[in-house]
Amino acid sequence: MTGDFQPKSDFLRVLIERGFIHQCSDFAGVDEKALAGGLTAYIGFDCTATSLHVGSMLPIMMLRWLQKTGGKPIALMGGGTTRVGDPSGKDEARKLLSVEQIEANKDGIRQVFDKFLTFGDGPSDAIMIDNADWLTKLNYIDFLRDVGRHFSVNRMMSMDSVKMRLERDQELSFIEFNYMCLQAYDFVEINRRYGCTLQMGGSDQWGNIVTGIDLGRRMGAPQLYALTAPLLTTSSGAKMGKTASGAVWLNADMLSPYGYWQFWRNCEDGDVGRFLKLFTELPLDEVNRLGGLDGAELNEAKKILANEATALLHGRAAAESAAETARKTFEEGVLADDLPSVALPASEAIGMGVLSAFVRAGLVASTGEARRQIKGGGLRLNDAPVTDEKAALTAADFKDGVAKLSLGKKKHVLLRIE
RNA sequence: GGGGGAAUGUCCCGAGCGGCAAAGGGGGCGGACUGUAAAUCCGCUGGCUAAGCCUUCGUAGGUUCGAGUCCUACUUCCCCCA
Repeated sequence: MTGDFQPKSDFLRVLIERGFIHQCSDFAGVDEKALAGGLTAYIGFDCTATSLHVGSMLPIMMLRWLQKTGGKPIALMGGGTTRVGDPSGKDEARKLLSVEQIEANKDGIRQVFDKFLTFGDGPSDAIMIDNADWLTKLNYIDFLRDVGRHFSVNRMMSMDSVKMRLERDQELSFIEFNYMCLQAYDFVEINRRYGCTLQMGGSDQWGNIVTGIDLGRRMGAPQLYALTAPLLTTSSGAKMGKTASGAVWLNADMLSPYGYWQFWRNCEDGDVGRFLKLFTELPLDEVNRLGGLDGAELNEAKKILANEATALLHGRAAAESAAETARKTFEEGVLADDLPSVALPASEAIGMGVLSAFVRAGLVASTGEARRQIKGGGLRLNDAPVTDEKAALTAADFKDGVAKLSLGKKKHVLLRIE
């Protein structure tokens, strides 16, 4: 943790105050670099899915603060390392992804960064790089001679990610064992190419990052530094990022701004203050005031959290629209126009059985599930509980061509006649 | 190379004398209570044209009226010996 360290640089001060820091290899060293100006830092992002999810917001915000405090952020796409697969925190070997899949994922992930960082050629402009650029060109024998000889297997065996696998008698394949070597090499290579001296990441990356620092020292690079963020869990201990409909994706085509807004709005009471610090840029005294609210008043703070977090990712307009949709839906009980919707031709919609209607709306996965939800009182059509599973939609159910289907109290989908 | 063990509901863990849509738990979803929170309690958690039908226990065959359960081969994983 941060101990009694008193930072002089804006960069470290902000990160410490807002709770971004779990471990740092050398606070004074990083502070000095940041103070001198021109601190360049990078964070690597795996390309294992077509979109990042909320879990990645923490590192992204760190890059953003770095830029705001005068540093130069580098977003590293793991186009090369994803082909190998990071065993950290995994108790089972990850399936290898195809190269095409990785490239497609990379394209999806890229989109997000424009919203948080300013890219360009200036001294504190962000850049995006891909480690496939150098990793895929490595020659095995050269790599072993130039880089591999600096790695101590003895040390690697003592790292948590490796030790865990060994202790549990779970296989750790050679390719995975190499992951940390590649990530370590990345750090040295990025330092050589861009003068980057700091690598940041989640706390599970500590071992990999420190291995890079070590390699840098042995290969004659300047002093490198590590800075990690805490692993985010909700106050009841659950891993963050999962919700009703799966992961909380950052790309709008995978989770609507409204859905993203709802995610923050529904967070647990105990998380509000912490999340405001991490995921919004509200001044700290404001955050402290909001986080200190009691009971039902805290709901106002949750709305602000949702507004601010959504505005950062999807823009102010989308955030306001989501807030308005939520207000109409939950506070007025009025039908809000831009709830998620599904369009159907009239011929199909009128006379459609309720069961299939809910399946079409995507609220349930099968008619069987729809039947069960009806038994449990979980389905509503235009806010009236559905009781008869044989009922069919009639023209009267579509006011102005729109019928509102709900699952539970929170999930609503509009069925539109096109 | 030799010997021994394992694979179960496509979220996970995990029971299962030849009659099984298959115990139990976690997770998830829904209901009640609330504040769109947490905690608690209750229900649900293979598919369908649904009192019926269909598909499921690593893969492929076999024995049997009947196989998750027995036999054979194969695949993958683990353990012990070399």
